[in-house]
Amino acid sequence: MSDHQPGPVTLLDVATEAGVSMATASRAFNGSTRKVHEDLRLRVLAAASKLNYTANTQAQAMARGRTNVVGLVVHDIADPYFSSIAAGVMQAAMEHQLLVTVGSTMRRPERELDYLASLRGQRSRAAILSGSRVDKPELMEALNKEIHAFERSGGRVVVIGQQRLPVDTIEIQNRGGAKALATELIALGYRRFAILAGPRTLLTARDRFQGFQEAVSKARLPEPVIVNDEFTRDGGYGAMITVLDLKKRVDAVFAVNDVMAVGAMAACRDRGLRLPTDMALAGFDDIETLRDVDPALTTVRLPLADVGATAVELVVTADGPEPRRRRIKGEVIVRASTPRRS
Amino acid sequence: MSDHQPGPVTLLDVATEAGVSMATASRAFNGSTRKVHEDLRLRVLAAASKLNYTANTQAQAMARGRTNVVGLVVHDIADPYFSSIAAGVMQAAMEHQLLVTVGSTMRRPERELDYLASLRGQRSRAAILSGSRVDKPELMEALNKEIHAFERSGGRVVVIGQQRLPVDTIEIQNRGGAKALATELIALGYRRFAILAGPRTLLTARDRFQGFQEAVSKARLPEPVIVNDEFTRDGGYGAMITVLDLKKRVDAVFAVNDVMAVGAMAACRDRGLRLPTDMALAGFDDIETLRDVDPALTTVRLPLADVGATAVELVVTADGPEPRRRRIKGEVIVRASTPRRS
DNA sequence: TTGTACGCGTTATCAG
DNA sequence: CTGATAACGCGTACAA
Repeated sequence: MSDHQPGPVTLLDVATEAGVSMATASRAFNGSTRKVHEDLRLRVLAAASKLNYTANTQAQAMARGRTNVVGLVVHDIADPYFSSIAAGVMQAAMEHQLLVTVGSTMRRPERELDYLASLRGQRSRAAILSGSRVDKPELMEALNKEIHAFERSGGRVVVIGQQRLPVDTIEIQNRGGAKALATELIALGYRRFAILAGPRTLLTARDRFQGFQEAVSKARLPEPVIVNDEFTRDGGYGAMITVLDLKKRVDAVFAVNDVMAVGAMAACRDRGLRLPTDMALAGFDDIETLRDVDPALTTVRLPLADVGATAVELVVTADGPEPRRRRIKGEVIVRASTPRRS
Repeated sequence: MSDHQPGPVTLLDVATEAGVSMATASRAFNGSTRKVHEDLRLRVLAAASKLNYTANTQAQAMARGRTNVVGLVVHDIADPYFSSIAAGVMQAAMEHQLLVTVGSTMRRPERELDYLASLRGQRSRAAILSGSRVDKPELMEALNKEIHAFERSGGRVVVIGQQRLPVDTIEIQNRGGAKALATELIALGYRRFAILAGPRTLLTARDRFQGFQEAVSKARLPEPVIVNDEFTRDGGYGAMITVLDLKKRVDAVFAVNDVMAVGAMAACRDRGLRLPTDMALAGFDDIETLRDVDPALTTVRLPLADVGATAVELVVTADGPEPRRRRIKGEVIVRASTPRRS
């Protein structure tokens, strides 16, 4: 290895080593095939491999005017819902030679704006916003403006969640899934429900809550007990405690996601309730890591890795400016946590 | 808003709008304070905000010769072990104005090399390798070479796992933790163990396995039953089934991580065993999402978010070429899955 | 087919 | 303190 020079190996080094011009060296890598003589091409490739050359992505990006970076923005990467989506995104990105940068907003929706600006600074090819929208007009307006700026700088935006913005959207059928789940629980014989709803403003939580309630109303059953809390394990725990403290009669509890459901399970156990005998419980998402809790959780399965992959697919197939839409359905999975009621 | 021009807003646009030179505009943003008159500075800032300007990171990187991107390479972002570390990395990165790009190797160690090359292409400020090392000399050699190239291009490498390479390392005390866990289990009255070991070549798995076994040997107890399998939930399930099929007497099972332990729990249930009555079970990591399984899992707690944060700290405090070392201790947490044996 | 030279958006150097 | 202008590494019209 002749690594006399300090610093990174550049295209010029490779060209010199191969005895050709930079242009030829450049073409050898990404030229529209057989535009460069095979022997020269091989010489360049050999030189590159000898020097262990890797093109400077930044410089390529500048010269080309675009990158292969896609930014993924999540609320919390440690939450299995988002890490599952992220896994799908990364898998698909790999197949398309794209790089993924991940930003975690720590559940502060306003930080999404900062990330988007940062992605714009990187001239990212696309931004995938996987966190649920929040129902705050001023935030939506700011986001809309930033999305506009992002697109103007040449990037594409994909939103996972609700169709509230004029961009490519992957619509997760939260409302429909929750409705189907409620219908199923009713068929199993449950009548008196409690809903551990997430934060009031989080659309995903709200859609699930409303879908569930809709089915309950339609069946002319008693109004469910509703408790709002964080969209996390601790939120589920707290909400469940609140429900129990109300001392109302409840047959079954619907937590608007699995993570909350697991928190609710812990709360029940801490209060001496046996599951599913004393209380039935259902969640939403079918998080893989949580499939082994006991009793196994009835839930609505979402193909989260596919959601991520679909987002990337939208990115790479983007052409016109018209927003496209993909629908993701949930599938009700009945397990031991909601046995048929005798 | 006067957005007549198509395409991204550049520094020149801002400078023109503010009626100053590019140099001044540039300095207004990152000049070493009060080098530029306050009124001019304000004019520039106002113009920037009016045009919604965001500096092109790629161009900055080229001009400066370095970036604020740190690359994080994980085996599988959907695995809570890695997503917890990732969360720590992102949190700390945010505080230091760093961007994080994440690559998932899908548990194929050789893909680490590709990612490292890709990060070198990006001229990343640093690469954090969070996957455990694998005991394969040819891979280690290739990795060593790539790390060398990466450092030569100006980047810093931090490895989370074992001190096997001449780079900054966060050493997780797998061996010591497992040993302490075994000691604790022995004190609780367990005598006949099975170890659900991970893949033979994965150092993290091996260290935990060996640490546990060491304590058992030292106590002159019967040789544990050992089954190697994948480092995943399904691996734990399969290994547990194998153990049960051996029909040997076993009091307690040590799965080398929590995810495997949960798989083992499922296997026990499927075979009609009650936990912890018929079988005691312990894991490693203390994954947050799994803290609510029933019976609660005895394990070794690792401060995974801190691990990620420490990695970033090593990145930002890097100066000399001497590799530094940080030690992370595990803390044995005894829970219901391993009750005192009567 | 190959080489020359310019441009991408910023920072940094050097005059004014 | 401010303004030209030369890098930075690469892609690509354009010329040879």
